[in-house]
Amino acid sequence: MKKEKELSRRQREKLWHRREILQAALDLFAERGYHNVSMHDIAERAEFGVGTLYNFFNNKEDLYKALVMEQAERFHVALLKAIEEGRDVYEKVLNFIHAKGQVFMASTKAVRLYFAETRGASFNIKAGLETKIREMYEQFLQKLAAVFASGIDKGIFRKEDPYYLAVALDSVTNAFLFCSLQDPQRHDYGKNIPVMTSIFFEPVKLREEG
Amino acid sequence: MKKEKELSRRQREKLWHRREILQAALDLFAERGYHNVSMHDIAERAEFGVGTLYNFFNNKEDLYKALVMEQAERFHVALLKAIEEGRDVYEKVLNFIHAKGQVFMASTKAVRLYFAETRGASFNIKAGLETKIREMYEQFLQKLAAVFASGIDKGIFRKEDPYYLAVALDSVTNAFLFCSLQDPQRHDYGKNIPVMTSIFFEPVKLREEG
Amino acid sequence: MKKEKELSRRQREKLWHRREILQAALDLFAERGYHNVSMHDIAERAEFGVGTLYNFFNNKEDLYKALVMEQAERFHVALLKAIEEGRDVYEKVLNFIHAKGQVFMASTKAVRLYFAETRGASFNIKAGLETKIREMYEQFLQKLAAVFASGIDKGIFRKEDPYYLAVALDSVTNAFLFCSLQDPQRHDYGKNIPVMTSIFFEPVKLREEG
Amino acid sequence: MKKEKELSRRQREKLWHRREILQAALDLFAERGYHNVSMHDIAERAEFGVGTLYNFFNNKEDLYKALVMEQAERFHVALLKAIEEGRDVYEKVLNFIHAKGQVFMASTKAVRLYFAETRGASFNIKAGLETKIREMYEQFLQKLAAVFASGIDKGIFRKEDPYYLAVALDSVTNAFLFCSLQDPQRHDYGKNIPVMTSIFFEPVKLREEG
DNA sequence: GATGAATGAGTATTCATTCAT
DNA sequence: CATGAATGAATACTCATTCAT
Repeated sequence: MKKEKELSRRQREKLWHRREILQAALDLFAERGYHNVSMHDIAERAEFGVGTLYNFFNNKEDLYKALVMEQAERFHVALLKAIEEGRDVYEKVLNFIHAKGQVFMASTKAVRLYFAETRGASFNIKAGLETKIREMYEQFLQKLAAVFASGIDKGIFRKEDPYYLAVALDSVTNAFLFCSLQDPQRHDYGKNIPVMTSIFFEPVKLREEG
Repeated sequence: MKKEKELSRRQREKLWHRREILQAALDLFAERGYHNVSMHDIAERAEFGVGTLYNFFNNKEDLYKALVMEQAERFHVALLKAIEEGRDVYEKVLNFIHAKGQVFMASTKAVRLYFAETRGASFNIKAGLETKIREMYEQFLQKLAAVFASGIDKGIFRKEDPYYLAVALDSVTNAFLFCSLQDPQRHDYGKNIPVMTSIFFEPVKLREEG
Repeated sequence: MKKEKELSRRQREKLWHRREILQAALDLFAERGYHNVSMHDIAERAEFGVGTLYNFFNNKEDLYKALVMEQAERFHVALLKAIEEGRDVYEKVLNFIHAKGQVFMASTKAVRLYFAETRGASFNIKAGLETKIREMYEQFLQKLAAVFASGIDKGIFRKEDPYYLAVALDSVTNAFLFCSLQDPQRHDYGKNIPVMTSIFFEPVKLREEG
Repeated sequence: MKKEKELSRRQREKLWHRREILQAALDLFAERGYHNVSMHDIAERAEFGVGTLYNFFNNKEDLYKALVMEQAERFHVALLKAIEEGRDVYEKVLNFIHAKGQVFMASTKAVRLYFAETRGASFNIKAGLETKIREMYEQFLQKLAAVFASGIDKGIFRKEDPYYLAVALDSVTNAFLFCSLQDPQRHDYGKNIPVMTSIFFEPVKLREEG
């Protein structure tokens, strides 16, 4: 009998097909948006028959949800890891800023979906999606807030509600990433990292701890 | 005899009807999003026949564009006014923060569209829209950046690129407004104003000029 | 009291307006065909409001029928006159051929409608129209057949059923006119008149009587 | 193993379905005309769902064009064959007259479309159609003209421009067919064949060669 | 008579989903 | 599992006609 982690060829193939479908869907949704992509479009891009899609996902919405959740989790994991790996508060925040830049810039297609979902405009489509992502996002904010809380004690950050400092930092990174995505020539996320640190860290302490 | 600016009853009625249609459309688009609202839905909500909508707008997209542009201009004007009316740099920024809160909280439906358009997820729908709004937004950022530039000279703000300070402030206000819209019980935009001032103003100078 | 033929200014104006509407309709129907012209199009071209059209005609179909009947009668009268005015059989037929060329070439727009109706493709639109025009056409064919009948006795035409000779002559003139209308540069109705006479008249007798 | 020309069952079925749709469309268009037939009508008559029609044709116009072209080609081929198969000029023309009668009388529905297109009243619908059919028709006229040209040399036909003799013969056959279609009881195409031969052949030579 | 805003039935077309093979 | 032809509900848009002014 096989061990749990070992998959039969069939199972491996199936998983692989699933990935191909999701990749095709990601490309198309990012390019045109949920409502301007048909199941036929996805099937064609993925080089499968339409019916095959329904062997993997119950319907278009499910496919979309699976796609978004997958990407959201990827981001979530990467960002949490960045925060956790820093040895001190300063490093954690810088890690976060860097990681967000790297991960997002590396997968701009997914980012379009991410923005669409967290800020955005796809409304009733998702019901369940929204809550799950919101929960993940909330969890992430709490972790980041904890970092800020710890940093405030050490005088590294302003004495403000750490939760809202987290919200603020996240929104500023988003904004700068958005600029980069819109016009990479003009806006460079990397060059803006000093702006962000300057805004959030207490100037004096910045030098001290660094 | 009528003055030139006075409109005939027919014209006044037509204008009023146009407004009713746009209002109905705003309600529905904000609730469900562009693709989940049909022209019949709008007509019904506005208490007109479907055909009537087409006497005012060439097609669904045009109706949507008109709606979004109208709201965007309303916001644009209000925010620019807030910046311009402040007597000093400090007041201008505070005015902006307050005005944004007031205007946005007062018309949450429009805000959903606004976010959907500026950050968002409605893709090919708009072509021309996107550029117009982006131009308006850019113009607004330039004005806000000018305020920051002037404030930096006076030592009120950190010495960073004023354009990105403007981007950052705008994104932070957005984020806090977003929190308020999502869960007004838990998040209060007004209470966060100190956080924002604390983040953007140089702490010492803050007291001095004030 | 006015004499019957004298019309009040109102009546004269109304008649004139009716003519303008029909002229606009003729232009448009000839250009685009019945189904590709809207009442609004006609109203605009005629420089009237849509409602006004309905003061003159009960509906679009009626307007169309009135237009077609008017033109058909014009043709009918002109062709009958041509036949009747010739002093002998030979002249009658030549008159017909000439008159048909002149009248048709002078009002190509009407001809398009005429063809559309007699040969054509507008089907259920007309119900009553078809029969009326067919009757007129039949009456005309009888007259022309009578001319042929008389000509056969005199040995001017082949000894064939005069009715079908009439049908044949009419169809040949139509065909040549059609050629002219399609490509006036290449096909000249006038130059084809000898072909027609040559086909229908007995060659020997042609010279004798002429 | 299948030969190359053999189609899979799926393909054969699809082709068959296509034929059923075109047949239904032919019936309806011939009865009511292009604009008075809806895609739903066709789908219902063909016993398919509406969507199915769009798996075969891009839109209503394409369906119509396909239909008309198919019929036009059928006629074209049949008439050309008739001309070519005759052993001498006399037989060729007679073959043409007979074939036209047989083919057209056997498919009166298609004839209505054919007339509508070549003479007729469907205006902007077709763009490309018109030119293609016109080209085919022109090609046919050239062939028929060649026959006349050859016959003129032999003294079988009047010394007139053979192209216009061809036009004339075609229009006369059309006219007689039209009569038959309108009122088969009264008008019999077959009985009129002598009239046509009498008109077009030189009387003396007719007997000689025959 | 003249007007043109309002109407809503009607139409072409799309697309998520199913199911027989 | 994979397929793709078939489906039909849904939707944007048109246009002949009406009627209050």
